[in-house]
Amino acid sequence: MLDKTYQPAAVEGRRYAVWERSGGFAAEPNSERRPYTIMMPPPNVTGSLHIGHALNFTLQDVLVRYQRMRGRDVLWQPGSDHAGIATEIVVGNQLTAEGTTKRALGRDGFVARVWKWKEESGGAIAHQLRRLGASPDWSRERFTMDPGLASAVRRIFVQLYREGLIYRDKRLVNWDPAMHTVISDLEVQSRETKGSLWHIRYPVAELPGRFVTVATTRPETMLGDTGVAVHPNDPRFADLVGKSVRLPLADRLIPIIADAHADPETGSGAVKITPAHDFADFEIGRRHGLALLNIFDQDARLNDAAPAPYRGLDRFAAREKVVADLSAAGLLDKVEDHTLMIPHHDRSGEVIEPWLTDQWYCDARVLAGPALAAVEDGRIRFVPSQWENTFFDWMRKIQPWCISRQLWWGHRIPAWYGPDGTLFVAETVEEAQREASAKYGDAVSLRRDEDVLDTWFSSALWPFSTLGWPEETPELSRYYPTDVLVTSFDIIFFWVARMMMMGLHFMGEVPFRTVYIHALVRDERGQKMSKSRGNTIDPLGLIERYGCDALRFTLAALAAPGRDVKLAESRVEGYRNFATKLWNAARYAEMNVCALVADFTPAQCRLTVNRWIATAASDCGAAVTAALDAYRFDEAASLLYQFVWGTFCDWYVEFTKPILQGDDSARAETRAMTAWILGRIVHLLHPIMPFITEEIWQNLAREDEGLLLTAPWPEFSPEAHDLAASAEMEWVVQAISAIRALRAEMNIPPAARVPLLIKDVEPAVAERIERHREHFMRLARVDRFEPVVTVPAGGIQAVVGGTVLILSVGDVVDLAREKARLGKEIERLDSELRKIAAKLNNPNFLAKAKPEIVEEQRDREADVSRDRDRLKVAYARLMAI
RNA sequence: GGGCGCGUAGCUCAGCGGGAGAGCACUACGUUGACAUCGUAGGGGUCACUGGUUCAAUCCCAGUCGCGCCCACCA
Repeated sequence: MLDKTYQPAAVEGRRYAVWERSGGFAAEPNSERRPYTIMMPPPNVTGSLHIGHALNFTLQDVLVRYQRMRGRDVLWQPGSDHAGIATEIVVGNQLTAEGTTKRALGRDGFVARVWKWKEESGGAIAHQLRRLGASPDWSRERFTMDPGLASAVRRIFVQLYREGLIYRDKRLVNWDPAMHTVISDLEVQSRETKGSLWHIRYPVAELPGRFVTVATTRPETMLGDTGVAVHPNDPRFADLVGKSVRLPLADRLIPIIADAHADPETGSGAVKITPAHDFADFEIGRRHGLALLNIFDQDARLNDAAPAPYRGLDRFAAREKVVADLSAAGLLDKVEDHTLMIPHHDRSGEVIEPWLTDQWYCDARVLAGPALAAVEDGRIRFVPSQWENTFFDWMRKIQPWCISRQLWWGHRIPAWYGPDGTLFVAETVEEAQREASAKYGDAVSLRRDEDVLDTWFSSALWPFSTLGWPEETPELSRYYPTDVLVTSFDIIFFWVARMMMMGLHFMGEVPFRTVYIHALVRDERGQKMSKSRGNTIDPLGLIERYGCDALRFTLAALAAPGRDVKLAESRVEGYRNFATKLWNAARYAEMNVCALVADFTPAQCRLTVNRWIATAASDCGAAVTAALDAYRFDEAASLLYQFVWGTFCDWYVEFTKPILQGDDSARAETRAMTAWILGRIVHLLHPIMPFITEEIWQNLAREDEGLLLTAPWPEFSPEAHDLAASAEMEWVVQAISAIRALRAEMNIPPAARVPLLIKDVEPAVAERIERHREHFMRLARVDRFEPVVTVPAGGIQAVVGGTVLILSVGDVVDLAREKARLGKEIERLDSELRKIAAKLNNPNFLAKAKPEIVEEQRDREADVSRDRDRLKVAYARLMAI
């Protein structure tokens, strides 16, 4: 017997354990069934489940459960990512709290510490995924630093190196002076900041008394200037090109060059060039052969290349001193307020310093070609498709990918240096040693590269490294390429594009056929959630308060394509109510002895109401199937909501209550049908609301029917379709709704019974009304039916499918109110009629509109005009009272 | 500066060339044997603005205004 109310907390843990034990989550590489694969984007080991994860994993789980029910051999590959920088920040903070530092522990000590921490808390996210009801194949859980994945990383690195697609280069990089590591362009976040524009006068060396004024937002970098650029066509500076300025404070001579980059309209028209500390200047310097003068150390403090007074100052202190000194020297022309974009490290928040270093690079341009082609020719499809443009834009101007990081936690780069600096790239130290011995003729001691790889390097291999690559495992050939990748747009470049590049290069095939991009979750006011704003929503809290199914349903219902998800808690509450409604419907069925009947099919039903609900359920199921196939989770959710609440509970259950009180074959049929419909409902709802549906199913189904988790998705057979029954019941629903509206309009007390007068009724309709007389009596509280020719005084009418229903209650009518309503209604119909008439009198319309449209408009004109005339009659009679 | 998206009921959003929709919120009434986490009904919108295309525009096109996001070396 089902409990009085649904208790999610009591059900969820128990149900999940049963599913997991059943083996229903596991992929079956040996099965005959067609595979369906989703690679779970591996969450960071540092992570705890936030609402964005909840959306992402819910959508994947909906797909996975749906496809499992459709008979596919599903592999949903779970795992987690070592997340180099994020993890170092988390563990670094712990060390700070303990009064120690990463460097104090040393490399081995620190890495051991991170592993220990990973073992202790890395499972949190997996636990939280279970709370969400996610059904991946846990037996295949992977970590991006597992031995197998690590060897795949080394294999790939070595191969790309040998192909010339990985190389070392000295370039200007984005340097985090606090963490002492390079980061990629993608990890840089520009933040709008209020700053100043300093105009500094540089004396021209050859022309005493002449100055060139340059404008800069970063005066401290002037100490690293190696040139001043002006526009070639700028008359103000024409005579200065080729001369030089004496750089103040540093007392160096630097050339004045002509370069189109200098915009005469901007600043002072002349721009200082600091090739070692600015990306644009780096390019200009390269064009003109300017010297690179690095004035910062790894902490972004001024080094020995700077004049003595500034050495050791950090960049912000140096700025103050430079400005003060320039001002004292009378060389500061003016200072303007200026808003600019300052690059920050998106993880640490530190202001990025462009810095010149040697790093490892991957030739992304070469790898991007096949990835671009795969999207262009449709082998990979983005859903929604507008993301393809974003993808194309980035891929077509892709820059070399800096893959080295000066961190300790991660895949250490498999490269060794000989005593003379010769590089040996190999998968193992032994191999490197062999190569070294071959070169040097005897054993030498090698020094391993200190750097680790960008975390995204190993993530890029995820779709095949988790399946055993480079071994030719059965899994690899069966589950690659995967079917769909579900992710949000913010990692299209970080991850999606790189998986394509690596997958195409090493597997020769796309890693996935579809990329479903879902939106970001925002708070109810549309703001991005962040800890600093304090507007984060904890999905686990919502699960505790409303149940997992309610949260999942909410997320699915909000996941419309191309739109951000604004999550209001009231929404979750509403869907919790929906779960309760479903639960009570199941209880109702149980109390009325509605049990599944073996061999029952809806086609056997004789009762119109049962034939109707079978048709409606079939339509709903077909629509839900289509919606899920199209990744329209919102549509699937809304269809189910409407069917369960609006159709099944509000109408079918109410219609059949009297039948279930009876005692004949109609009751048996209706019991069977009620149970059958409920079974259909829990099947269709299971992907979105797995827990409550399984709980209901276990109560409804026979023991041998097994878990809903692995039950077959309902097939919708056309023989269950009965359009006539459908139309008839829809008419009854409309008629009863109309009568209810009339009652309210006339202020008839709910308990009062009223006569229903029927005008202009055809025999078939009269029969129909007679067939459903009990429904009218019960649900509309009508006590008798009378055919009439004219609308009586005090009568009020509604038109349903061409039949006029009139409620007549004499003096109960609130006359004034009714007159006003009728007047308004007539006015509305009149204006509508004018619109249609204008259309129908328009020769162009008659000539150019499709015939069926014209026909439709004619019918409509007839309908509306008939309605209007009837209302007018009623109005006139009302006025006469 | 470039690109993408969005402005539809108080809120969150569907719809999209020929009749303005849902849920929530609001109002009124209701303890009918599944359900008050409920039921029945109701009010509420020149579909941002302006032009254009069309027989017909909330829907297509262009522009304007407002909002959001992404990318970018403008000192």
